[in-house]
Amino acid sequence: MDQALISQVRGFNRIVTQRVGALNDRFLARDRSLGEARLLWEIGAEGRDVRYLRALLELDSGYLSRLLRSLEAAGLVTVGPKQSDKRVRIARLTPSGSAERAVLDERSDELAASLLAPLNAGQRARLVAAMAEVERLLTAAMVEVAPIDPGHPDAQHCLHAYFSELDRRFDAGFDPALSIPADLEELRPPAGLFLVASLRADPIGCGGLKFRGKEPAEIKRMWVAESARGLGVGRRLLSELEDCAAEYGARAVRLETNRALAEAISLYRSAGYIEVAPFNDEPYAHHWFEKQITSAPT
Amino acid sequence: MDQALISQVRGFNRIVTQRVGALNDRFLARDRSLGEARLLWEIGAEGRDVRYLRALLELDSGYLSRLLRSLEAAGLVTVGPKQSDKRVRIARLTPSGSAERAVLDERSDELAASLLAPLNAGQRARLVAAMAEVERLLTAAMVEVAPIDPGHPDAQHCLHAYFSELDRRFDAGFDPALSIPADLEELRPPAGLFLVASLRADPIGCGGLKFRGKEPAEIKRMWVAESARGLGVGRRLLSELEDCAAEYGARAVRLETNRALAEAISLYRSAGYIEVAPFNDEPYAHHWFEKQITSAPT
DNA sequence: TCGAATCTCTGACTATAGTCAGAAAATGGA
DNA sequence: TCCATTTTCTGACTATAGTCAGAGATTCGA
Repeated sequence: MDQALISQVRGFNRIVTQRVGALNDRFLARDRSLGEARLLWEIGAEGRDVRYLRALLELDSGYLSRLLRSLEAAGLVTVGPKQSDKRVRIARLTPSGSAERAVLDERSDELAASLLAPLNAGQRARLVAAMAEVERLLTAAMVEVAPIDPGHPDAQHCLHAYFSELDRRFDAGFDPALSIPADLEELRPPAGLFLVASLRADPIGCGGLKFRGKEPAEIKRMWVAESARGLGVGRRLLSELEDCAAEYGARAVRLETNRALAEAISLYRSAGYIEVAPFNDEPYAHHWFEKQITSAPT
Repeated sequence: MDQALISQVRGFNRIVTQRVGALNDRFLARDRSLGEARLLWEIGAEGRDVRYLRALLELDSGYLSRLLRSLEAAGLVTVGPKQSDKRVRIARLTPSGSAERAVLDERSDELAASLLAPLNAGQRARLVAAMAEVERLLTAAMVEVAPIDPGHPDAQHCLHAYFSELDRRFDAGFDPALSIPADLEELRPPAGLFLVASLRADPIGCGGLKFRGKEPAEIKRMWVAESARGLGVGRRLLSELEDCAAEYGARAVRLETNRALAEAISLYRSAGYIEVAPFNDEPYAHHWFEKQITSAPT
């Protein structure tokens, strides 16, 4: 990788860990420890599953449990069982926990204001614009794409979101019973494959492959959460699906799509997909695309 | 301050402490602890006074001493007395300490590369450009401007740098003996004032005022270090000098300058200075400027 | 309905990062 | 010379941030 890019990133890292990172921790930790403050923050107004918190903060389950006991003893949170699954426990803020969190919120505002304070209006506007760009691109870089069983809760979450979006966007709604099905079995090795893109603990996109022997592999269920659009997640999923298909031995991939999905269609075109004659009788499809792939070394 | 700006800064802080801050620490700490790694890094190739390290890293003296003992025991540093003051001790890297530091350097490169790795070429270029902007503006926000005695070492450093730059840039060089003098006494309250801009511990710019009773106050010795140009330090010094003059009761400020100092001249013009007839016989001056000031509340 | 898996918790442990008081050596100014 | 100050060091302490093994409750799938 280009050394000039690396040097610039290092310069940025130095300034930012000094000027933002160190301060951030000190601002967030009030009387309580940083770990407790972070936890209090992440529990949020709605409450959160303990297991979700564990994934989000990447904490050891024993350690997290102890932190929760300590916040509970301080009267800031209550932890109770989840109705739908009594193994899972939910942490919620008490009124005084919410008050404490509001203080953290205020401190965070103060820190942000202190970063902007020495600058004039023009500089502030430029700094904020550049920060937005850095945030967006670093977020994009944090997205992880991994193969997962299509029956896994994260995969199911994506599939439900996908179907409900289709139902919302298609002119006449969407009924999976009328569409060509893709059973979980078909999206599971060795018949197929399912990729999920996640940001921190949240699934934000998916895409499946059905292998067809000598025929081109079929791409199914491509979806990106609204909250994650503009990060290049779709393009990344598509390219990883192509790599997987190539690895499996396919020499082309193909897919069909509906005219309502304009941004998807333009993604396919810009990724080198060529419109072809219908290769199936999917009733919801208006466009069929195909792309030749070569298993180039990464 | 605008809440939209604050929110954006907060979003940035969140991502950056997570993605850069936390990783930075983990990358820096190899087998040794983060404290030791940071210390090893800051001792640097040249060696450093222990008391300087204490100020830089803001460590307790007992804690720092223990860290140094531990690095010494590992054969990475030696600590010896300073010749000029035997109370002070100097820490230096041994060859194997230098080798270890080189590894840290490499890790820092790797971290930078890992931030860029998931992105495509276009995204990388945009991220690095935005990072450069953020770095520049956060650096600008770290600059502190304060009044200081013109005899203080930092002030003297600036004045020497100023004169040597004039000598370099003026067509016929610069000899202070031929110019209208500004004795230290004239730049010291109550006759005048001297401001120094600093970035972390280093002086990077200065500017003086001579008060003239009812007459406009005179701005003298405006200088910004080459390394700090483009941060808006000149504009900030100028505006703080104007504020000081207004506070003292002046209703205008004026200054003279040489045609070789093109960027200074354009700064004066854009800050609202109007070219006027010569008000003194400074032999090195080609332009004389004046600005009416109003003591507006900040 | 049984066994495997999931989720949370407790107990026992370790490493890191500090804080504080006070002692010893060297320096600087009256 | 004497005494206050600076600088560093040691000993004794605490808090934070974990890690790991295993137990108990619950759920899920065959």
